[in-house]
Amino acid sequence: MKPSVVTIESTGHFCSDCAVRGSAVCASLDAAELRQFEHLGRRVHFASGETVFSEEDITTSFYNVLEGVMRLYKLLPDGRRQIVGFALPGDFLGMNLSGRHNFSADAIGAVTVCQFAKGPFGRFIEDRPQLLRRINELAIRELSQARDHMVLLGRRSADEKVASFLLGWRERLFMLNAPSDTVSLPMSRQDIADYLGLTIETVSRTFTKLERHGAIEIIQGGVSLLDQARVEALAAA
Amino acid sequence: MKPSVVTIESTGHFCSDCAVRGSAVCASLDAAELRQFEHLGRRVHFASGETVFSEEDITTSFYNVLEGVMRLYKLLPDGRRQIVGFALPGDFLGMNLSGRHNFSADAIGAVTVCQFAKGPFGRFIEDRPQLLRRINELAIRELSQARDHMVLLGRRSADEKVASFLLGWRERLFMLNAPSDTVSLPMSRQDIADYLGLTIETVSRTFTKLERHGAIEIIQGGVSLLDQARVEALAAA
DNA sequence: CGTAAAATTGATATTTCTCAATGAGAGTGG
DNA sequence: CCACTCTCATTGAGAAATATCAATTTTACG
Repeated sequence: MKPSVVTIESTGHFCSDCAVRGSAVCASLDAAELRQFEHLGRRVHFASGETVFSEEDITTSFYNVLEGVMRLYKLLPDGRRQIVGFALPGDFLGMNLSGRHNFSADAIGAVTVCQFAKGPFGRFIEDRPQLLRRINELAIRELSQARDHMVLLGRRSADEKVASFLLGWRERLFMLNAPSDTVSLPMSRQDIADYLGLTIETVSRTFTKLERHGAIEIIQGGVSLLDQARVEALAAA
Repeated sequence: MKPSVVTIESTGHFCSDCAVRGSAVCASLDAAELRQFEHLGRRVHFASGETVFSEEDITTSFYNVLEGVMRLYKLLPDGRRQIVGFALPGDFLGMNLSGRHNFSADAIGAVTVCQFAKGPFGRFIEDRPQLLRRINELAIRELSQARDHMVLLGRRSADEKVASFLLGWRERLFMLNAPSDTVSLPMSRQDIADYLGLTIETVSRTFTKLERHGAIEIIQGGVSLLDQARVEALAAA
């Protein structure tokens, strides 16, 4: 939400030792291509709460998340907000047909992205179908996730929403880092509410309920899954 | 839902005079390519209510909708259903990463599709990046629609859902056919409810309410938009 | 340490769902 | 052609889930 005052780092970074090398768009490039690709992107840091881009802004860049978590959201004219997803390292943002972003993106905590100017990136893709194929894969994966989320939003109860969210988020963190029974939740309760189509009060009460039932323990900056089977049962698939 | 007993038509059809030639995946192909492409697809008809493919089925084909309307949906284990979209002529179905369909698709009324076996189609794409680019465009467009729908499901009231649905559906029909103030609704109230994350009763009541307020008239197989401004106001963006 | 923001908790309101009954239209067989 | 039946849609009454409003409590931060 804040105006974006960014720090650009221009030295000492190479794609070859990038943390997301294996999972991001660039996974499709060979060593030679990677060296060319290196010149296209620049690392940019965003502080907690900064807006990386806003809905309806003209798209000038694409972004590859390197570190941190972002909330991706849309606002209704009266201010109601729906978070359409959280972006984690390896996620690729900015693809659209209209030339304008179709959602906004803020940093949740410190974020580093690899930013590509639209023009050069588009030209680079031009004769590299395997990169296009990779982008397509990412889009198809997101589409599948989006459909899953529609089911959650349209057809699940508050308890199920919260339980599925915790399991899904744990799964995403698991894909990135080490396995852990403590699930770190860098986003606020309001963010969770806006992601699940609930109010902050309902989310808070549901967390408390899960804790009272011994399914989770609410800890600093996250939760601990005490009884995973129970949470899975609540998530109802 | 019914078992699929289909009719395959093998003669007398050419891509060049296909109704969706300009809007579908094949829009990206030139005349020469189109002649080769022609051999890959076969027209298949489905009767009302037939299932074209089911979630979790291994993907053996891709589908290009030529005529009719399909409902695309996901089911929870206990039978709750979320319709994740309606497919219309020009829509391309079957892309996924897992090798399995991630939703089910039924015909609503008679449907004709152009069906492509996965293998040959994949090979055809291989060295035709512009076709891949076209598929990517369609995926990105769907992703954008999916996000819009998340906002509707998570943050809009029943009235807003129904009003936006009517406007959105009218818009989609408008893109295909002639403009019209009467919006044809081939899907059932239950389908609409499962698309909007409501119950059939709430949808029915909301239609009645809109009619009482003079915004629409409920007619055979659809509605007539009497007061578009009012419906737009209700849709709240 | 003091202040502001975030989270929790409680009481009540509202929306939407559920359950139940009725009504309307389409197709079928007598 | 009409009665019958089946499905789909509508309507009503009451229940349940979640939102709203308000008050604390807790945490984060300068």
